[in-house]
Amino acid sequence: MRVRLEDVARAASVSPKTVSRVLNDEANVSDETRKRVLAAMEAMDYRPHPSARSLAGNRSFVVAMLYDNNDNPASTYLAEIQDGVLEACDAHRYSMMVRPLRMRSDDFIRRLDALISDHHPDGVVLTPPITDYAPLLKRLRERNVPYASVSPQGDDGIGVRMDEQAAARAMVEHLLALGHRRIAHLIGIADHGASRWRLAGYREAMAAAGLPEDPALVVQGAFTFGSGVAAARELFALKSRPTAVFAANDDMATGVMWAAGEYGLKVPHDLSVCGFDDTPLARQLWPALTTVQQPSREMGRLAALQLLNVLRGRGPGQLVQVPFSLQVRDSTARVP
Amino acid sequence: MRVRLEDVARAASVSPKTVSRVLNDEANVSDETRKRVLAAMEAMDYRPHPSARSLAGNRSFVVAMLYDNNDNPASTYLAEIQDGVLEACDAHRYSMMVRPLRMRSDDFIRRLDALISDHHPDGVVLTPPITDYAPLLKRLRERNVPYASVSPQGDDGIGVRMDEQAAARAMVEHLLALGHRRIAHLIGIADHGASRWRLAGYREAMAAAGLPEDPALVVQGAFTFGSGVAAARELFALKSRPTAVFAANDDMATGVMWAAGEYGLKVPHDLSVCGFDDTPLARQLWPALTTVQQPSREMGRLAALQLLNVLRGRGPGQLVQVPFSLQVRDSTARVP
DNA sequence: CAGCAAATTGACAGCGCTGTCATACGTGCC
DNA sequence: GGCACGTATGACAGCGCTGTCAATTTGCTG
Repeated sequence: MRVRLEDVARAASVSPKTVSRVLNDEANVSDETRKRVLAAMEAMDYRPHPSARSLAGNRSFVVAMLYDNNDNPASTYLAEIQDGVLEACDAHRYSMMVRPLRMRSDDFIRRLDALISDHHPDGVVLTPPITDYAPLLKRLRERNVPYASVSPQGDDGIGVRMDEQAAARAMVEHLLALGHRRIAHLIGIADHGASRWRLAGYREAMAAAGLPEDPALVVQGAFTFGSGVAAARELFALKSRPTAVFAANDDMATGVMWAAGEYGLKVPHDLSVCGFDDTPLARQLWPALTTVQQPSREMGRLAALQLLNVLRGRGPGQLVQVPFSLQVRDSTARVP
Repeated sequence: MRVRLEDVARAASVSPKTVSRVLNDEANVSDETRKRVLAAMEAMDYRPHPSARSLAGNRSFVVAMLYDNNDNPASTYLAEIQDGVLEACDAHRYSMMVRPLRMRSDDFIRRLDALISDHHPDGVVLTPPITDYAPLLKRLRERNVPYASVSPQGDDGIGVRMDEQAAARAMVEHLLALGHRRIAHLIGIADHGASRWRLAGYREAMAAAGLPEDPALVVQGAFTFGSGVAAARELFALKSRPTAVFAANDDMATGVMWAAGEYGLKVPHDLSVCGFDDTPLARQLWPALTTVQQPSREMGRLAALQLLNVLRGRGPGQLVQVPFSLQVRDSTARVP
């Protein structure tokens, strides 16, 4: 039969309430007692019943990860974040629930409400692009559900962030150092923070190098392979082609490389290409893609950790920053 | 404040137990009463408290989806299955929990036990390749946890399956119809059902066409882009190159197309390439990839549905089959 | 060593639901 | 009419834990 808290209590010769206190890491338990209780738990392989804890304690020990499965960049990105969130939840014996939500749909809030009413998550983790969806944030605050974000645009919440603008700037500086001057940029989906920051970094680096922006070299994309191909075709049709293309993510960069092949341009000899994200694909490409590594898994983990700190009453939680790292590989070279 | 079952009971002038019966779709409730209760629930926007239901009813209303995040084919494949499972669970007000598990690790069973003891899932959905991991299945049966599988190799369980062998055969027959005779095959990870079935379909089609198998044309891969590139290089180095390559999945097929570019081979003019899975990438490639569409999302949904049928006492559940469909696109053409 | 605050522990009710069993009410049969 | 039986409903306890508050012990002060 299942071992219950009561059984542990008997074994440790304490009251059930004391075992509960130990289980929940509460104060005012003597070291001696705590040790004894922990030993008994260990010995009996005690597993608290999550439903009973939820019911009595009025908390669910559930963290929901919200994402937009409609227009999302790379799904491997989300999968990695999910993995990280899961790891953090596991470490603190919370369980994770994933909830796809469509930002564009008009019943977004209704679905959010249903999620809250049906599952009572103790908190939620938000992933781009819904990290910045105002009605969502508003409703979460109204319903008093704590949240942490991965790569939010605002500065007020808690969660995790990477300095994408600095990373983009570093990427472009790398191209500049290779002698490139006509450097194109493919923008991602317009209102995503990722697109803004990466564009800003590109501009910053170009301006710092004293290069005026050539509007023809800055092309709108949509984070997809296809949009990368399309944008590249536009660029290659230009009278004066760029010698390097910095795409706002790896999928588009891959598209650029394809289009280059189509045009008989050898990468990196005739054209340098670089991306952002360091998806698994980037390493597998030939030539391997120069890109920015974004530690998605770790970011998911850290965001969840901040949330858990709040949920477990360990202070307010912060907006932590993770470092980026340039992965210089074979797709960028000195200007011909 | 929260609306409780008791409140609904009062509103409908029945006992709490009767409301419970209606909630759980039990028999022996008169139509008249049932209608009245449902109306009250609706009017009050009643949401049963999952923890209370779990605790009292000794079931969790949780379905866990198990997957191997170690050597998995395309992660978008898993994400799609997850989406389908989630949809089915939602439809029946179950919640879904995802659990990565490493088949190769020696604490696999311990982790499985922990999952069961900690979260008490009512049932689990298994995804390839752990669908066929005997110790897992054994333990699940021992602990009396129902499960349904996506693409299991065995015939005894419940879940969903596609006739991958027939699909592979159809794919190769398509190449044969285009006049190809030297058709290569890239095999996926050895013990995966997917690899076996696709290879078997290839052999079946070749044999039916009276073509003896040329061992040099059947190359081991690992479902990855990189392994596709490597295998293709081997093939292209052959004195007598294949005119078509059937890769066991799209990632490897993409690798083949890259390698083709490297060797100056135009696809499909000089080489036909086809894959399996119809990943999003396949459509975006240029030329777009001929492949087999596997309705992963739907398969996830159906597998979960079979499991839910069992959990909800709706009979035994079956191994249902979904149809495949050949997506003939631009990467295959008549033999030169 | 009394006297008091702080630290530690426990008794008990109750979270919101369902299982079990009892009860009430027809219905059909001899 | 009396009885057995099936259907519909309800009373009640209890699932395994935690919140509240009271009781007890400890440590310190003058």
